[in-house]
Amino acid sequence: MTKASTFDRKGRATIVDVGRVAGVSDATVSRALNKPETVSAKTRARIEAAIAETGYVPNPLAKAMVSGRTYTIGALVPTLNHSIFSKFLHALESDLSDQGYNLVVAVTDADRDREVEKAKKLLAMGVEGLIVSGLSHNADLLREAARFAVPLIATSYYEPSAPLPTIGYDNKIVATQALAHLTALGHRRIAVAHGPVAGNDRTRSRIDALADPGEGASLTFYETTLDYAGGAAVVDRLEGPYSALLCLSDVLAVGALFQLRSLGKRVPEDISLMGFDDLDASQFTVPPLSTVRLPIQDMGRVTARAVCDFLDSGSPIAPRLLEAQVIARASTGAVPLAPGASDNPRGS
Amino acid sequence: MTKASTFDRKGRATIVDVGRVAGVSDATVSRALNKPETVSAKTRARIEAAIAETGYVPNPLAKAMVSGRTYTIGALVPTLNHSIFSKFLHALESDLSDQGYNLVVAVTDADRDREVEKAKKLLAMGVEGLIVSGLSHNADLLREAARFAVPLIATSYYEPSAPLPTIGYDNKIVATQALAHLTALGHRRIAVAHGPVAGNDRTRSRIDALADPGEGASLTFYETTLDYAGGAAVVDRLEGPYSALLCLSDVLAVGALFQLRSLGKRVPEDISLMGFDDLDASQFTVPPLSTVRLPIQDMGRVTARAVCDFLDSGSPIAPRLLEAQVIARASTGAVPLAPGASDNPRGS
DNA sequence: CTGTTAGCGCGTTCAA
DNA sequence: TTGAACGCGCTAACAG
Repeated sequence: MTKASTFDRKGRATIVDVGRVAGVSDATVSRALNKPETVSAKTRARIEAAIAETGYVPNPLAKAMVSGRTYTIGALVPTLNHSIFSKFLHALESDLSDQGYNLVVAVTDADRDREVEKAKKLLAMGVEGLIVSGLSHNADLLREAARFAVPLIATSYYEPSAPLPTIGYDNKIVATQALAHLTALGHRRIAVAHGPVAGNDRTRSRIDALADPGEGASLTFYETTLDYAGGAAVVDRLEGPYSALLCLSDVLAVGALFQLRSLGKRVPEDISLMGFDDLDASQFTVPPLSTVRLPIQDMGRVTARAVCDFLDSGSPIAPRLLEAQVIARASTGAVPLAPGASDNPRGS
Repeated sequence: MTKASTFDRKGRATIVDVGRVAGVSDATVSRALNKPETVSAKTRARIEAAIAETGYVPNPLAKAMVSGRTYTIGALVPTLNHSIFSKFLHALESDLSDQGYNLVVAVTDADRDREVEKAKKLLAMGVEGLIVSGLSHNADLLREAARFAVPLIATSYYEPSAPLPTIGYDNKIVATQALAHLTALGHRRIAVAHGPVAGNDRTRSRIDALADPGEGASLTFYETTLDYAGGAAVVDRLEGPYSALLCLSDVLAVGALFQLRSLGKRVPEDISLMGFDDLDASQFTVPPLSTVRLPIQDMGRVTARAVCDFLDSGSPIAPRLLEAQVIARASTGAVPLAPGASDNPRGS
């Protein structure tokens, strides 16, 4: 008895130890733990006592090893510093958790290589599913996921013809919706502010959709950094008589709003301002910001359900289009009637 | 021998399969994978070919099982919808990842029971460390972490006498710093807006520190919801001639700012406004918001290092005080000289 | 109702 | 340089 116990490296008791002090086999202990009704009350009591005495706690790794399951899903996001992604993860985690799954998150900093690298790490730790943001074109990612035979889902994007299931909104349609809101108000000369295009296919899609605006509208694009300062900077760079500024992200719009105000420009009297995302703050700015509400919560929910359904019952993961919605608030208004400023045949 | 291949349930090849097609033992394959230099170039080539042919990919679970390690850290946060937490996680993940660890996140919705519940799930999946926000008083949490023998660290809080290591700022000191900024400007009648106290020991501490303000100052506390709307609501409830409004969170301050503006009150001429957190947006509001910058990034970094050092080399995890910093911007100013409004013997 | 026997896939002795 | 054997902690199958 000097040291007959089977302790693991951390000095913790194993199921065998419990069995020994309870005077039963390890298999019985296992049963008492997993199917209590198949064990007599008496021995069950002895086992429980033994568990308490030894301080036994099941080894998760061993369980996972035999079941072959980790109940863990991995998510790759460009950043956690933008609420759009953290909100998504919040919703994702909640639903995943409800279904008994855990969420591992990895930040890619919008770097394709880092994305693959981190994906590998997640795969190597045993995630059963991988969720990425946008339609990554890095073939390695697809291949790695395939090697490990785990489902790979792209979010914030809807593209049924993609090589992997996409769950999200159609960035082209969404951009078009926003533009339609502005043209309906009579705007023709519009400035568009957007974040870096490199490595961001959502932004790319939105811009592409705007390339041929129709309606006699003319758009000018301004790329900037994706933060408040970036939005403010665009305002300083603005050239020409724009009647509206469309920001492909509320963060930019809020930044722009502050800068416009500092310059003494009135919104929407002097220029209409529209955003994208519908941040919490957007309804509280002065004036409240017109924007496009992206279905972020739904996206988290739907994505979680899709992976879990696949993992639990093998249901294939289908692409899913979620709808965005234009929220018209006070930051956009009819284009001012400047004589000779446009060829638009309205009013007096 | 009809079916001599050792395929796991998912039909994937194992190290044995590779060995068989390469004509070597599984042990050799293992070595070729982990210590290539101990295997002859020739057999190594054969093994690589076999790996390619079989599409073998190492089973993470089995590895973890024998090594007893998962390289996974769990973090429990109240929400991901507040940038203070997502920024923390961002920093945490980056550093953890650099050291070869993965991060599992669980959202508690500021509910103690759910916190314990989720902690158990994380422990059951094999995390090697647990990070929580604030000084949770739920004894179960401490006990569970102890049962599984994983380190438990509290963040956003510094309290060296706590039963678990704390890494963060001293909420009492921080609150005092903010108050000092206001009193130095001559403010005496100050309104304090804060989020729900229930289940939030950080807020509790800040309020406690303000209980006895000294300097002849008198504070009135307003509890509200922790969002922009909550900040705006406080403004409507304000009673009495306050010369300053101190919000224990920038979100509240920004909400309050918008509402003050709507009501035609000037900041800081009519009332000084101060926040807490230093959000990205805070420097872009009009006027820019005076606030207290919390060392969130550092906290993520330091916390990551602490867990990793402990796990990698057994260095004990010591409590760590991080310093916050008052950022004086334009939203706070000297108290207006209203005759008879105060006993403060300044200027003429 | 309970014990025995067999793995799960991999790393690590210890011989050869 | 390589192979055989064993162990990690647990669950499942089959006896008894």
